[in-house]
Amino acid sequence: MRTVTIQDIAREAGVGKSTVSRVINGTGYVHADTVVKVKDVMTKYNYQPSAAARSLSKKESDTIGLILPEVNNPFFADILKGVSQMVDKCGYTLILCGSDNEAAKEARALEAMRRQRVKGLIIVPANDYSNETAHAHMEKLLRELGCPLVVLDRPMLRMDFDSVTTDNFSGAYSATEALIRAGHKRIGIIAGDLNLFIGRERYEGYCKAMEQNGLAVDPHYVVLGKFDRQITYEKMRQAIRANQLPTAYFISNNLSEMGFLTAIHEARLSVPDDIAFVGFDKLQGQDIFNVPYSHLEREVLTLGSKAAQLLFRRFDNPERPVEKIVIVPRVKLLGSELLVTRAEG
Amino acid sequence: MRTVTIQDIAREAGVGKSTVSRVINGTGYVHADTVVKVKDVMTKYNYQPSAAARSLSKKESDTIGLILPEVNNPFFADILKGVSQMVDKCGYTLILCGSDNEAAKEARALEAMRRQRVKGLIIVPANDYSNETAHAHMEKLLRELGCPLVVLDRPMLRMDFDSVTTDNFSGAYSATEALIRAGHKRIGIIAGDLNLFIGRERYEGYCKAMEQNGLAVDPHYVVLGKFDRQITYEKMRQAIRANQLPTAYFISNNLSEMGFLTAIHEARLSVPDDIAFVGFDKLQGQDIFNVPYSHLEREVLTLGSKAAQLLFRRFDNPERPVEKIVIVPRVKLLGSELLVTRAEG
DNA sequence: TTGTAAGCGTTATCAC
DNA sequence: GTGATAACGCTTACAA
Repeated sequence: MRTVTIQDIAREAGVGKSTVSRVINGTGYVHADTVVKVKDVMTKYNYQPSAAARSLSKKESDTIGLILPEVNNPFFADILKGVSQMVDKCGYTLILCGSDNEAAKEARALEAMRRQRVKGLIIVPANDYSNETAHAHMEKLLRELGCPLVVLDRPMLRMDFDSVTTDNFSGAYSATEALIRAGHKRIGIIAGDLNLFIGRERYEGYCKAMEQNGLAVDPHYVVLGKFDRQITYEKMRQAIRANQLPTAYFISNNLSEMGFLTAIHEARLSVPDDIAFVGFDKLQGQDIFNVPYSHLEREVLTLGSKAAQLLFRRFDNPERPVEKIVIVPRVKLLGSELLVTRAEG
Repeated sequence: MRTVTIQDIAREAGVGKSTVSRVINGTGYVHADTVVKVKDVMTKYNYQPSAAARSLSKKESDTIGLILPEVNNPFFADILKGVSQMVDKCGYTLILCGSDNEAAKEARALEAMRRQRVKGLIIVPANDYSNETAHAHMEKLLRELGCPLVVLDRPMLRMDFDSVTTDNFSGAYSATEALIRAGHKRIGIIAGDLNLFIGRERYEGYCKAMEQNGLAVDPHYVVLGKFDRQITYEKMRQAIRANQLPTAYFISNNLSEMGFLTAIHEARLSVPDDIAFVGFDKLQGQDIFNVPYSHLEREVLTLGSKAAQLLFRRFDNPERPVEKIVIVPRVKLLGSELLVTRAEG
C-alpha cells in the first residue's frame, strides 16, 4: 500500500501531472470537466500531496514554528491555544518546541526550525538576553533563521522585531496604586528576577506608584522572589518569622503568588485579614476555588493570536515597519487588596 | 542571502555532495581529514540540511504528529509536555494540532498529518466513536495514515492500536470505596457522559463498589453531569434546592468538580462539613489554594512520555504485538472524603 | 487548456 | 574513500 503520488493521480485521471497540480492549487486554466475528473480520482484515493515535495519545489514551507519556555505552564498553554487556533485557521501547520527556559535548548530548537525551513517563527525567549554578548549571539541566531519572526511576551533588549508584549511598568503601577487607594501605607513588593527586564520594569512601576503617592519604599518590605515559587516561599517564611510584614504586597507574577500563598497558609495567616495583596497574574483556577485574589488581567489567548496575525501580516508585506504591540493589563479587584483595620497587638 | 545548500558546502570544501552527505549522516567511509574539512565549512556557514529535501529523498520524515482535543486544558498541557520532551530528546520534531473535541477538526488535522508524512502519530481522540459507523470511519482515517500511531487517554471502541489509557473502572471503584471506608452510606455520583466509554466505565466502577459493600445506588443521587462544568453546575443547583443530597459524591472528572464546587459555594455549603467528595482528577492548583480535595492521582506527564516511547518502540519493530498500557490511578485522600457527623435538623 | 521538462536539496547506488 | 547520477514528489516555465 504505497503512498499515492501526483503521478498516480495523473495517470488514473488520464492527464499530465501539471494539470493535477493546477487543480490542487487552483492555479492557471483548466477545463471544468478535467477539474471534476481529477478531483474524483483524488477523492477516490484520498490523495494528500506531500508537504515536503511541495515546499522543496516552491522553496517555501507552510509551517509556522513556535518556541515556548514551558509548554505546560497554564499561561503559555493559553498562548499556545491562541497561536494554534490562528495558525490552523489560516491553513498553516504548527511546529512546536519547548526550551525549558534554557538558552541551549532554545538554540537547538532554532536549529530544528531552520532545518524545517519554517515560513515564520513565534518565540517566547528563554530569557531576555540583557547581557550584551548573549544578546548579540541570540540576535545572530534569529537573523540566521532568515524568516519573519515575532517575539512574544518577553521583551528582549534592543530588538527590532515585531513583538507582542505586556506593559509591565503600568501594570505594576496600577496594581500598587490599587493597594494605595484601598488605604494601605506600608506596601511591600515581591519582586521578580531583577536581572530580567520584566523584573525591573515591574519593580520600577511599583516604586513609581509609591513615590507619586508620597510613600516610601521600605527595603524591609522588598522580597526578592526571583519569579520562583520555592524562593518566594522561603523568603516569605523568613519575613513572617521575623515579623516583618507590611499590610499589603504587590506580587510580581503567578509563581511568586504561589510561593507567597504557601507561606501564608502555613503560618495560618489569612487574606486579606492578615495580609493583603494584588498579583500580576491571575492564578489558574482561582474562580473555581472561590478565592478573592485581586490581580492584573490580560487576555492571554489574544496574546497568542495577535502574534500569529502579526506574522501573517508580515508575510503579506515584508517591508512594513516593525510593529510592537503592547498589551496594557487591567486591574481586577476581588477583595484581596482590602485593608482590614483592627486593634493591633 | 540565499539559504546555503549541500552543494554550496561541497563546492567550498572541494568535495562532492555525496561526501558531505556522508559526513552529515555519519554513513559510509570518509577520510578523517575530509570530515574535519567539511565540518569546518558547515560550521562556517551554519549549514542546516533541509528537512524537506531529506525526507523526500529518504521517503521518511523525522516528524511526530500530536493531536489534542484542547491544547490549553492543564491535563493535556501536561501530556503535551511529556510528549514534547521525549520527542525532543530523541531528535524528532513535533507537529501539533488541536481538535477542539470536534470530529471534523480532527479529520482536518489528520489530513495535515498525512501531508506532512509524519513518521508517527499520537492522538487523544476527539471522542470515543462508540457509534459503529463513526468508529469505522475514524478507524479508516487512522489506517490511511499509514504510519504507526498511539491512542492516548481516551480509549476507542475496539481498537487494535498501541495505547496508553487509564483504568477508569478501578479508579472509580477505589474512589467510591474510600468514601465507604470513611463511613458514608448515602453516596451519590456525578456521572460523566454515559454515551462515552469512559463515562460508563467510571459509572460502573462506582456501582460495583456500592454493590460489593451492600449499599444501594439511589437514583436520586445520580447526577448526570456529562463531564461538563455548566451542566453539572445546573444539576447540582437543582439537587441542592430539592434538598436531595447524599452525604458524599464520587465526581467523575475535573470539569464536573468545578461545576460542583461552584454550586456548593453559591449555596454556602462547605466541604466536607456539609458534603463530602472524591474527584476523579486533581484540580489544577488545588495545592496552591490549600484546599483538601481528595482525588485520584495519575502521573500525567508520564502518560505523554510513555505514549512517545510506545511509538518509538514500534518504529524499531513494526511487527511487535499491539501493546496497551493501562495506568491505574491511586487514591489520594486529603480530607474532603470525611464524614462529618452532627445532629441533623 | 494541456503536457513536457527542468529544477528544488537531499540520499542512495553505483562505478572508480 | 570518493564523485557522478538517478531518484524522491512536487511546481513552474515553456511549448504545443
